[in-house]
Amino acid sequence: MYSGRMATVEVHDNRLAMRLKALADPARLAVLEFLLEPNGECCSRDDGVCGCDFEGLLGLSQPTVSHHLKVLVQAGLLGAEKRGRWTYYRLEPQAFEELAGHFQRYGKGAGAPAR
Amino acid sequence: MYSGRMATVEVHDNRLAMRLKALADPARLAVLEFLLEPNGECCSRDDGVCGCDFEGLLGLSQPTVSHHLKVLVQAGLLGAEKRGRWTYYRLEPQAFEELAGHFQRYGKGAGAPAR
DNA sequence: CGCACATATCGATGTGCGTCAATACGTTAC
DNA sequence: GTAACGTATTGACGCACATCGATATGTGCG
Repeated sequence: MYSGRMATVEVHDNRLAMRLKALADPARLAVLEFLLEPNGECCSRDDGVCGCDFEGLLGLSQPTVSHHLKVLVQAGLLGAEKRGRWTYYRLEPQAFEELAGHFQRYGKGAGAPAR
Repeated sequence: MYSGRMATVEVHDNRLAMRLKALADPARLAVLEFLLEPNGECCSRDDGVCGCDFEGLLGLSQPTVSHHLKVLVQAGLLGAEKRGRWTYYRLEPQAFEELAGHFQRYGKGAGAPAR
């Protein structure tokens, strides 16, 4: 949880910052978007998308794709399941609900002292 | 800009990536958090927080604080109003509602491609 | 005017990160 | 076993950016 109150910045809120950093990249955003409506062409299944499908989507090298997926998984935004020689990725809905809830705090009327 | 090749990654969400990049920094997150419950000590008013109050909060130099605020404003996350020799900052609730809505798309049952 | 103050800009510097080629690892097929 | 394939790791490179000190701009006050 983000605890708010702390003097100087420092490692205020590792979790949130880590997730936002993971999200702040066009390639990784494209991965998420694709996972919403996956049309697998390689070896994806109905309960996950295999890594190789992202290469074509992103137009990036295989190591780079692997790197991006790792970042998303470590941020808790994606789940990864290794099956045979493939790894299947899926969204972690809970993480995104947390994010949405967090941002809504800034959106409500409380947002600006203005008004 | 990235010099790297990103062929298939459409940049239709330039705006989103920019906002997320702006958010992916502990100092800037602290600014937002402070704006939710501002306890101004310098020259803040009830409808905005003056820049000088952030310096003490963040423990960063004045130029750095100014830089962070600029990034947040350019991302559309903060509004800035210059009054006299101060600049007053406030949250832009709409931007955050948009963000929350966007991430909720990933949170709904759609999270995993069915089952 | 001249001073004090809030803020913005500039130039420099160190760190972080996205990217790739090369390579290593693990699994399935022959 | 060996080959082919999907994936992960390593090392290197270059750009992006957070940060600072110095300086500039602008505003209010005496």
